[in-house]
Amino acid sequence: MKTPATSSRKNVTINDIARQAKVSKSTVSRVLNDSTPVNQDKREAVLEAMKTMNFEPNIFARSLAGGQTKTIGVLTQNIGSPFYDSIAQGILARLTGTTYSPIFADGQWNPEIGQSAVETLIGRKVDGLILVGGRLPIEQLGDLKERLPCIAVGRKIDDWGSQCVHVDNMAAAQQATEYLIKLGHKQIAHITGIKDHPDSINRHEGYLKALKDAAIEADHDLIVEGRFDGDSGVEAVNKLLSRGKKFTAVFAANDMSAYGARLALYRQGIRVPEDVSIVGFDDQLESSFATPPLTSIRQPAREMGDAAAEALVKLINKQSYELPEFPSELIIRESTTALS
Amino acid sequence: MKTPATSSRKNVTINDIARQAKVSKSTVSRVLNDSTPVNQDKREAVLEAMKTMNFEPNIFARSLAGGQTKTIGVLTQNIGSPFYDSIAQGILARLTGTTYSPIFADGQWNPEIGQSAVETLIGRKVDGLILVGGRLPIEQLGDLKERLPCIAVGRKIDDWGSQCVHVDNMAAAQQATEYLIKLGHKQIAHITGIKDHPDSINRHEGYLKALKDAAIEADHDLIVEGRFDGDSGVEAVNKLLSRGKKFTAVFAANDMSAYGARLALYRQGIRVPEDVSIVGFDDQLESSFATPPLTSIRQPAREMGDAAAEALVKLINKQSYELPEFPSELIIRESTTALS
DNA sequence: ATAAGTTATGAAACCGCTTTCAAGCCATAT
DNA sequence: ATATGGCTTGAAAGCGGTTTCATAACTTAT
Repeated sequence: MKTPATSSRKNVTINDIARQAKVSKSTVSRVLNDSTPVNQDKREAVLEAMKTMNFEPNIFARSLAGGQTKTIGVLTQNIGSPFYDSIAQGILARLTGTTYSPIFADGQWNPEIGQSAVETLIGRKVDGLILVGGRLPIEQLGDLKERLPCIAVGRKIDDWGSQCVHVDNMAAAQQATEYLIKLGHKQIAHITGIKDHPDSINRHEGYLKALKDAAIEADHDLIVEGRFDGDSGVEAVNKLLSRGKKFTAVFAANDMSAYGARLALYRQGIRVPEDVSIVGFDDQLESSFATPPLTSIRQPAREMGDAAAEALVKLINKQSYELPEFPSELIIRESTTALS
Repeated sequence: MKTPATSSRKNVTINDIARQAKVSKSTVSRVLNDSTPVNQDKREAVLEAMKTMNFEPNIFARSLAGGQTKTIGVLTQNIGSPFYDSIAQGILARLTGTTYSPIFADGQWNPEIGQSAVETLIGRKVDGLILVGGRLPIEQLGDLKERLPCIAVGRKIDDWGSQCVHVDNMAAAQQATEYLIKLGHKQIAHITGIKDHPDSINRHEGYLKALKDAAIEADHDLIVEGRFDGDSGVEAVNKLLSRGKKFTAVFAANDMSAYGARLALYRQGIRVPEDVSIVGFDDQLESSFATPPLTSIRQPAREMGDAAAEALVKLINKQSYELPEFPSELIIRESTTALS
């Protein structure tokens, strides 16, 4: 066997191109960055040389000299949640094939770690930053968005304006609850998410709003604090049951806790949806195959990640971008039924 | 409170340290990399200066000059599968807090794209590469592992020896099937994964092996091709049912297709586990909250990712590493029962 | 025709760090 | 005492680009 065609042993540099095109490396750099006008003929010669020699600018040299790094930092939190995972997937998918590469760091749901993760990312001179969810306090965000192009996904940051991609959690939760009410339910329990999580708070509010609009008095005995995970769903239903208050429906702050709730009901021989209806939030993949398939609020996570990445790239290149609306959608399946 | 001042406006360079410590920058570099012996007193002066001035070497300059980039390339495939996602999470988690940052690229299950993703990663001068699953043909892998430190996770590559982290899919599938046999099942259906996927093939083999060892003749009517997703699980059971062959248990190649299978049975009013037992593979988070909780083979995905990252870092630094055994484990829940 | 203003382009400095090279020091061997 | 060799260490040469600055080549205005 000969040396495989992937000769690429010795990298072609800007000097090689300059020599080949009979111009100075400055000129090559100029056509490379389109920073200064260059005569048409020289430009073409350079382009030609770059093509035939298969030139790839060295990112590190570029960055050292002050140019872009073509790297995008992605700060995730609590990776592991299907919703955030999907967002990350969307980002990754959008970026593959472009000249940008994503570099990930995880804040582990901890502001301190998150802060240091941001510094790491900035230390790596990322051209832009995508914040996925998380709860870095506003103060810590500081002038972040002035320091470099930023987009937040799955989280609303007050004065970031159009640099956020998120759905209206409150409205979505309200819609879910209204649907249950429309089905005739009046005793609707709610399993919240992590107490101080903004999504959790907003969903809770949406739930309350729907009840209020329907003139149903909220019953605190029907509201249980959860943690967005399966176990907390189980615990919540058990707690609900032990309180002895009757309920005919449950609105869980996310699908995982809805699964847990469903399991707890199953163990008690309480049928879904005949005895109790359940609505989740997230519409993760597994929900359409649950027993019975779960009614849930769908958030277009992947698309949101995709859009965020696209917007960030435009932002970096100072092009105008437009973040489409990301409406949530109530996906009605078989875990809910009209109260007979 | 720590230093809140994110002053970092003007970066401290090696020259600053040199001046402060009254040595040449060469010396600073040497203590930085521990590449050449340096007198104790000078070394301390340098260290001291680095500490007080809060020096952070510039990765790009370093890399340009030929040093390490402290960047690890992660090539994923078909991001979106919970198993591979967990591996990626493990990698990310292991790396946060270290000086290494992971940079992701996705092969999208396509050898061509995968190849170009590898090139992108190498173009970014990653210090090492982690291959997550995937099916880049062996030939395309070529001398990859000679070009730079590599570790493969969730995939066995024949002559990569100890540079692979994976579980024995065949043995695991065999164990799952044997369990069903032990419960008295003889008509055990199998829903395979994607036809040419190695995991799929190995699991299928394990299933056949178990039957053979128990002197049960494999019935081709009980084997249906799936695609690792929920829908294919539904389709598979429907196909099985339409064939009219009786079966008392199903072994699905992964949890998602097990969910689909369970749903299809539910729709037909066939009870699980009373009428049919189900075993999945992966033990994803949702499985313990399925109705009923799903018996499954657990693969320690996260731990595998974690271990892979750790091993790679050691490999990069030419330290010896040891990849622990990653045994799969049969998690018995309530979707399986003895044949009465 | 001459002064003044534009361009296009190359030379050279610089980004921050690694590494080669040669020199300076000392201790040991002859 | 002189030659030999082992350490440390500083100077300087890159690594591959970007960017400032000055110059040369043209225009356009006066």
